Amino acid sequence: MDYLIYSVEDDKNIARILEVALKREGYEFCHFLDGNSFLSAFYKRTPNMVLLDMMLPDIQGSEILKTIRKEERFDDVEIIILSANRMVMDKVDGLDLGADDYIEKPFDILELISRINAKVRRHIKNNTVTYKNIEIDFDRHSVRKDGVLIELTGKEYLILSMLFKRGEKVLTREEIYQALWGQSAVESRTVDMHIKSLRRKLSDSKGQFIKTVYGVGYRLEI
Amino acid sequence: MDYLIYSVEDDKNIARILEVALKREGYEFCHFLDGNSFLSAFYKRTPNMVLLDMMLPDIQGSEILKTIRKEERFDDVEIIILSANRMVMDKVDGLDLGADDYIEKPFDILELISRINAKVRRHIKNNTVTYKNIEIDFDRHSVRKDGVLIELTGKEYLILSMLFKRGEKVLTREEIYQALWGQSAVESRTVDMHIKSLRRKLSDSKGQFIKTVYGVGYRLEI
DNA sequence: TCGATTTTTACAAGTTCTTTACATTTATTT
DNA sequence: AAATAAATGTAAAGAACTTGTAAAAATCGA
Repeated sequence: MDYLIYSVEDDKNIARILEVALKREGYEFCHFLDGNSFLSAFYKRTPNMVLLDMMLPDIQGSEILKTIRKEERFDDVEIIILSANRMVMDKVDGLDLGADDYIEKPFDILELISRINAKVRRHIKNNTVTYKNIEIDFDRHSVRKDGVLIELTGKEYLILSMLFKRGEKVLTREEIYQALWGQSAVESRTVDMHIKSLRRKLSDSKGQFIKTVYGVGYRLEI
Repeated sequence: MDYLIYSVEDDKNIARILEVALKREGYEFCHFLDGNSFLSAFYKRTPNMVLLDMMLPDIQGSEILKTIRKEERFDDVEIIILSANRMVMDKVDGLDLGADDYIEKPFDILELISRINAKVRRHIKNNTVTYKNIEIDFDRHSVRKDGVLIELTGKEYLILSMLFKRGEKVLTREEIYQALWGQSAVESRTVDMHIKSLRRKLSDSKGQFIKTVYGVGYRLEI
């Protein structure tokens, strides 16, 4: 299914219940006992969903929420707050801070699963293409390398998506110019610039993924 | 589109879902409720892709897989295993036996479609011509000898593609000059140079593949 | 307006193409 | 068959062209 869920939760029993239930549903799941180990993993490999306890030993859950939501590239990560604290304040605050849902402890595991499934169904609109370890999602306009979100600018995304749609076949400079500016501009080095940025962001400095076809254009190498 | 997909699946509901979704995508689709009726159809009209359930009423899915993969002429048929059985064994075995992908039930139909689309994009025969053990791919601007990629420069590629289009018939120097520079340049040794490079890159130093027709031009030797 | 993005500039680096000069092969003439 | 002429093969050099790159300038969008 290829859907990764992290939980941050200092109660090992709850973590265990989540693990069993979510893995049975076919999700990839990892739990973390504190905020710091979670954040470190989060930056290494960004999950699709986070189940976030607000009461953690080291960092406030709301701080984690703020940290994630500060960066636009993480907009697609669903964050669900799990909290024992019944104060309405918390709920409102959490949603204000950018959480996508709020579930009160103690929760019914079946209900939790069904709410998660519902979200995933809505969330997976899988209009994606993957080459090597790089995935482009045409719906979200997002790109991941090894599961980690890569932030691209508009033009970079457009060129990369053209390349992905074309695959191994050559995409000529002329076609890129036509698509981006509706005309040819043979003298300009703009496309090269964007290709360079793409290669840098995708750690492809030698052009092993985005191949140059001398005198013609570019193509992907599988 | 001209892409034929078979499924072997004893669950009529799943078969129905597949049928609706795949036909909407423009694929030609047939489903079979058991292994024997599938195999019989398979030999009558071989499909491009097979969606194979491992748990069938009559034959084991793995047997079907082995049967198909035994024959080299079916190498191009993509086989995707659909299985409810989560045992890793199954997955590893299936891929070992020559399946191209493995999708677990219950699967998300949208995800399945997107994975099929991705495979089809990559699989659909390219715009290629083959002589002897050399294949030219007009879309990629690439050439393979015994399946190994040969890097050609622009002019080399142009001349070789002219030769491939002409086949055994002679391609005159005059024609090459006309095509490459729009004029004749009888004094120049440039074409000879490119022919030499081509022969070197194609390991054809004696000109057994690209024959010289003295006083006229060049032609391919089948 | 400010910050981010895009484009231009100017040069560097890299690749391909052409020429040159001579060698070799093939055809023609004697 | 030998000599000659014509066509093609070949290696090397550098000319011509294409692409890479960093930084500055212009433009765009919130």
